[in-house]
Amino acid sequence: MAKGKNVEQITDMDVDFAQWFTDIVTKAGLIDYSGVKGFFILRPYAYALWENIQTVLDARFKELGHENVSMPLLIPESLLQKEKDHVEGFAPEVGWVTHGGSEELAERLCIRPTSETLFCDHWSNVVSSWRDLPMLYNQWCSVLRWEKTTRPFLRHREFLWQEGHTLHETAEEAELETQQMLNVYAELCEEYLAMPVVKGRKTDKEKFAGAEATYTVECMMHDKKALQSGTSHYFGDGFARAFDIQFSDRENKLSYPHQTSWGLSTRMIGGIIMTHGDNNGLNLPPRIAPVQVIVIPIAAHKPGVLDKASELVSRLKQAGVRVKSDTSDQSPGWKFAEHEMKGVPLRIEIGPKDIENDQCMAVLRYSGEKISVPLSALEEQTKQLLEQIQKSLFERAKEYLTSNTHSAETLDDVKTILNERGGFVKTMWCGNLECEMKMKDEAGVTSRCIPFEQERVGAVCPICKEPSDTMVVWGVAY
RNA sequence: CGGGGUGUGGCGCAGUUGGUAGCGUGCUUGACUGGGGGUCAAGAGGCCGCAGGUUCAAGUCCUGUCACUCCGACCA
Repeated sequence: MAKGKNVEQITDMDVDFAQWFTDIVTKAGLIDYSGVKGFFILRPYAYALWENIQTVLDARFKELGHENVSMPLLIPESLLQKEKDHVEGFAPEVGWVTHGGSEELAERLCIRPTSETLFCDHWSNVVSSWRDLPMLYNQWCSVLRWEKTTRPFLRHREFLWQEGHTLHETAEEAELETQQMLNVYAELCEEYLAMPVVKGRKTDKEKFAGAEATYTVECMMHDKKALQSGTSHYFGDGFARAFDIQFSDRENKLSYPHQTSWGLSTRMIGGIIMTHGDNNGLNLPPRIAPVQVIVIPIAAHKPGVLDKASELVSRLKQAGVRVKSDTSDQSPGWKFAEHEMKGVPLRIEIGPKDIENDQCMAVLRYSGEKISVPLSALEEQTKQLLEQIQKSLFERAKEYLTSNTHSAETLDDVKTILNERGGFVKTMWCGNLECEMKMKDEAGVTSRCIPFEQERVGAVCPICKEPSDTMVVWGVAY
């Protein structure tokens, strides 16, 4: 269905990044298109990536006391209407169920774009005492948002995610939860996906519909655009009031609880691709790669080669490495290219010459470097190389983020930087919406966040020239 | 939503003034090969996105529609 040039025909990734991305997701066997716009098939390799992300996050969520639940897919329209900002934010992109069988429904049902309202409705029924709090819930599900423009991973109409929803006695506790979960996302990004983040708070203009504060981790893609990679919202007691969730507190007074929600989606897979991928295809960080090591037998028909290859596989498996061998009858060169496209971090070649010398050849996906490894040190060196690759990918991405983040004191500087180099720009900001809008109109960037790590990059807001103590990071967002 | 481009074997494409579909690759079988996308041989595979219309005749012309893609606008 999808037409486009082959990935191997693209010689300069920077020239046509968007096309490179859409080609690579099919070429690497991640995505197939369905018959409906914006609905994508995650093929086994993509789903395996998602499962690895799930495994990491789910374990962290549970360590921190959260429980998984499953909420309904459909929301009655009346329920969605209860929180005004929330419904206004989502109304343009909700899908509706209007019929059951041939019967038209008395009240149409919204297919969840997010589940705040469902959690609130439920909590209003089950929460009555401070002893019931906190409620620490999470669900893994898909949601529907009727987007106009769609792209694999980056903007699906239906996408997989997790949404955490929590309810607390006090504002302080809820604020802490919001921060804590943001840190969990930052950890996932940096330690597993090798994607350095800028942590911060969203401006009022950019925050979630109905939230009092939205926090974000922002990553820089290889085209220097920003990808919001996980968000954590503090709601105050706004939803609780709208949904009439009340509890008897420790002083036996009726109180409204404070609420949070936080989410991360399959969009992250797009982030991994756009952070580490190159002209040869995907390039996966070892800690998240479905296959960490691909063993390729050379001259497989010669005696002993296949046996030796499967011996290496079982030794590595034993050592806890996610390893596969490619014993198909393709030529070695074909296999090299194929597994590079799939982003397997480490390739191990084993052929007759290696067997003679009691060694194998290890090839690093991200650098192309070839290292001969004595078979006696196979497990140890493999693990060491995987760790090294993980670290190098992060450092390389970090260097990219740093060297493409600039500071500016005037609007002209901002424009010049964006025209000549692109990337993120840090400026001071007065806090007014008008200046934020003007930055968008004049320079084409939106505020990504107000970073937790503040610096002084001038004394005044570059738009209105008012003195300012707040630094904002600007960029072009996905 | 606006502008450009595209839908033809699994994938990438060609198809002239309308005349009943072809190439590359992949697939199947066999042999030789094998350290960077191998060679040869023989096969299988398509109501040309979908729905209408014009015509003796439509992949080709017309209308509509669906989907993909790029740019922009919008957007959690």
